[in-house]
Amino acid sequence: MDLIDLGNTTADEARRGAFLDQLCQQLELDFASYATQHPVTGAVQGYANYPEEWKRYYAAQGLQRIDPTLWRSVRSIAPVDWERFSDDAGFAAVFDNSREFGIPAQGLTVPVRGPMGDCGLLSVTRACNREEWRKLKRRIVGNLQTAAVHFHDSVMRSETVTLLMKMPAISVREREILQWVAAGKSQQDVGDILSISHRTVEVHLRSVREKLGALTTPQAVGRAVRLGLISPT
Amino acid sequence: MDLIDLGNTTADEARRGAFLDQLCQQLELDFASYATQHPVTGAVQGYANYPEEWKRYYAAQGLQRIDPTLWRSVRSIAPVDWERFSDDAGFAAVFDNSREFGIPAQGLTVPVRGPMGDCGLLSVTRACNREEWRKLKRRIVGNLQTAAVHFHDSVMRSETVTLLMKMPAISVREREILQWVAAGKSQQDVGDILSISHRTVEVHLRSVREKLGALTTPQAVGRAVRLGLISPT
DNA sequence: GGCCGGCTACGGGATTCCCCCAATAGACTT
DNA sequence: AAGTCTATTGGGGGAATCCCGTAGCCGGCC
Repeated sequence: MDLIDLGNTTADEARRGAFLDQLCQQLELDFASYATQHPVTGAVQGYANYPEEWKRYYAAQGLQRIDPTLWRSVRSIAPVDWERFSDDAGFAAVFDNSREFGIPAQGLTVPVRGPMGDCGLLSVTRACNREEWRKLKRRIVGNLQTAAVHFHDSVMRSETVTLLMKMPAISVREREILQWVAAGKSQQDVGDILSISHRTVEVHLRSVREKLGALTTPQAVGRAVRLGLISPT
Repeated sequence: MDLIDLGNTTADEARRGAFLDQLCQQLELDFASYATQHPVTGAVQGYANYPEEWKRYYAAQGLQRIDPTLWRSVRSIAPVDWERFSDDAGFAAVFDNSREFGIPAQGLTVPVRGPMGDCGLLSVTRACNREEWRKLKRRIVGNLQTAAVHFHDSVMRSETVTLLMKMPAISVREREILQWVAAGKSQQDVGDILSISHRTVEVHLRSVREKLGALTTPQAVGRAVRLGLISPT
């Protein structure tokens, strides 16, 4: 899982950084960050207004691999208070040292998903006592939800990312063949069904594997099902 | 002996209907509805506090097949104002007659998704002039987002419970191996990873294929992904 | 104790898949 | 009009999968 800091080149970066800053200012927060994972390649990309030292440390240590605010939130529907990670070893590993960088271990992550299996995580932090935090959280969770949706929508629409995350252009034939394979047919079967050579079937499968970034046909089927391209019978 | 309290589901339904009523009351709305397509069975289930006549008419005409507030919203990340459907033929077909039932054609649909590809749609309507509607919308969109998340979460939790009871009894080892196969590993790879013979891997795969009623490994992976047993990487 | 299911391991042989190669027709761009 | 891209169609050969067995060990259940 690679960590790509989008943002040193495009003009979008400044706008999105400003958005995070504005979010913090308006909702009385310390820091805000956004991360998304490519549904095909699995690469993680993000924006954050954390101090540069913390970003560098985080990336250098590869903390995204153990950070529960990422891998646990990505499995959640609802916003997740980091309080839930208090007895998580990974959380301790990430946030025990974060105080030295001025990063509080009190925060909230809002997951937001698109129709293609894409998932974005908007996280915010605030150093204050727990009672204040709960009141603040209750007050701003709706705004955060809206902000997360807007941010994720913006990132998904952005050219930079659409280049990186463009939905694989699966041809009709490829989808058709993958559908039959997912239905339990062999390549020879599919060839007979479609009245084409099983060699041709294999070429299409090879093509669709490549487009989905899959090493094997089972992996391609799994991803295609996940992306809603096909539905298993 | 299975402990399945069927009365629980009806209690859930009553509770969810009450939730929609409460939502309308608190946010100054006329009607609210929720719909989701079960990612496994594909069955559509919904809750709404529309008048019974409208529900019956809607179901009798099969309007869910052309209703853009459903099939277009499931492709959206952000909440969708029905204003966007004003020049949609399907929208006109659905909502031209809705006025006779007291259903305004002014509304908003909030999509919400879970990590398994599940998607829920929370829709609300309000009859008022456009300026009022815009102000109301801006004020409540955060609450609607939060409400949609909670509603969807509740439905998915109860669904997964009932789903687990129908789920084939896949052993831990089988699930583990199928997960690696879905990650693009060959049988030999999996054997090396788990420090077992590739022959053994094949035995487990054979077993899991049989349990899932799949003829081939790709089909088994597709079904397992759809059942949420594994998640493709 | 006997029985059953799960995990482990092995082999032979038939089938299937996967990767190298090439080629044509049509759509699209320049 | 020429080039480019994609979808489509093939072959051959090596690798992998799949199906047919066998068999020991362990833990739970009647």
